[in-house]
Amino acid sequence: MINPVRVRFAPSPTGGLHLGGVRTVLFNYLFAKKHGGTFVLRIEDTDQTRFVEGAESYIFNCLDWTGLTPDESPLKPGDFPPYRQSERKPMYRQYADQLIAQGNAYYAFDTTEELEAMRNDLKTPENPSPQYDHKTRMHMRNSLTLTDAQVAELLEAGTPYVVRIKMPENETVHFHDLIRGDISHDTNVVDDKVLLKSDGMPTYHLAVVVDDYLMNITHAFRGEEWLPSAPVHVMLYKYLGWEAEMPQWAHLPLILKPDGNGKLSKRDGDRLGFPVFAMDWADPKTNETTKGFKEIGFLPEAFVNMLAMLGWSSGTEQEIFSLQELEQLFSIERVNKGGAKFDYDKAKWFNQQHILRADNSRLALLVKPFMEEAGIMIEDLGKLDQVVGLVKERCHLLSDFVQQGGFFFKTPETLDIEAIKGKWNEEKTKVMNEWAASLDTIAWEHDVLEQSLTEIAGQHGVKKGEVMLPLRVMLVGGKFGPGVFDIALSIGKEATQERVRNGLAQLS
RNA sequence: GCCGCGUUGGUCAAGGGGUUAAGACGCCUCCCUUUCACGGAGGAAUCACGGGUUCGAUUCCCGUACGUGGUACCA
Repeated sequence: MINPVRVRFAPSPTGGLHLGGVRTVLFNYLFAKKHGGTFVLRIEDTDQTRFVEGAESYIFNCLDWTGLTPDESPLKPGDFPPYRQSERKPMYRQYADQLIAQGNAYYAFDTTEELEAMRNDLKTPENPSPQYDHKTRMHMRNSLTLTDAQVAELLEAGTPYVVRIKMPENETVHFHDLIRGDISHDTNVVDDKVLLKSDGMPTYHLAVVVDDYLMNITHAFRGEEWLPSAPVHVMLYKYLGWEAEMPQWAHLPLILKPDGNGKLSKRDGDRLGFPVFAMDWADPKTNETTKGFKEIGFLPEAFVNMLAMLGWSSGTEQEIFSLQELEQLFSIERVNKGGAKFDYDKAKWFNQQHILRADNSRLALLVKPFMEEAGIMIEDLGKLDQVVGLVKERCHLLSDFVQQGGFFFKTPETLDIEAIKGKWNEEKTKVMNEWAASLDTIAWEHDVLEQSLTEIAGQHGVKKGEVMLPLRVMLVGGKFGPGVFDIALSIGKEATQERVRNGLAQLS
């Protein structure tokens, strides 16, 4: 292979890692694996005003959890270091200079106030957001309107400036998108984007092009929100003479809110009651923690599977995939063009499917902390293994095991007495008492326990079915759970007798 | 406003000139189960609209509508 595949995920470390971000990681990762390529993680931290403590290591943690580990990253540099744009700062200037020298970019000295004034003055109902473009640039303070001497003087005096790209007029920029096909833009409607900020840092536009080129990136996948600025990037490749090395683009569809419209945001999760971030994110500024998929009880393989199916499909009826299967089957061409609304119910279904398939002993290890957080201490992991096997089909989240399996370890704190109270009577009390007592003399086996209950009930003119539900409620607390006698067997004779006694006490 | 991108059941989606338009989630009914769930059998529910092209459009083309994104010295 002449050009080994190299893809990158380039997040800016400013907060929690969003669902959509993880999906972008996934598609990059899968594409790399599918083609025997390299997956690079590059940190886009050019905006120093948005620096957030801990955000970068948080991203690494999320990637670790999902198993979508980069081949090259700031933690594991490859042949193209550094992997943080802030550390690459010195590399960008020469390209900005080259563009200026070629007449494809220019210095702009306009202050924030002047820019605001321009936008305000030119604002009309028909044009609510005027751009810094071919129509306005000749009215601004820049090296296009100033004489060389003036520019030199300003530069000499240390006047703050930015470098802007000079978009050509009356051209159509075409490029091919792996998902959408041919895309074209009229250069007249794209503005003169800032390339180099006044602090000397590049903007995303310059940095992404320079870094992708320098890091030999062959395929660039990113969210659809980048489509409108793609012509800037294409022009940059052209001006810098790197057209032949330009990566192939793929703009991924957005993940939208389940209700209403718009792209899914953290706020929607709070509002609708589901996570949006991969893992818990503790904002160091507000001290607020936002729940993540991991902490709410998702298995990483389910999270990844669910994300893969949000915007991609194999074309077959299979929906449950392992990462390894996805690595084999993924193709960028089968990614949908349209945005997909996030469906939390379906997400939970994916998790349930993976819980069903997961190994009980692994599950037990993962469930243990949820139990302990709920005050149910687990000393016997082997028992938890068994319990997990018994109740896994009724759990959508790892946290569901607390409710579904907690009673195996701890006497229920409250019983759903209401469910049985109405039909309760003296005979049933006798049945339950006698059955509990019989436990001391009979064999501790499922069928024996059941037979004993049937017989004792019969002696009092009660049908077994009439006491099954009450027995269940006494043992587990409510109308749920596996077979009652399996539960009795698991919790043991003493606990069974005690819970029956306790239940009876609440009924009298 | 302008520009880009999109549009198959409530949601995720397969399909793509001639089909009874898959499947999944959710919902409903029934079976299994003296609980809940799993499992099984059914059910309701879809090609945004208008023009072309064509013998024939859900599929191709053009409009319209709607949605969505962008329009920052944020990414």
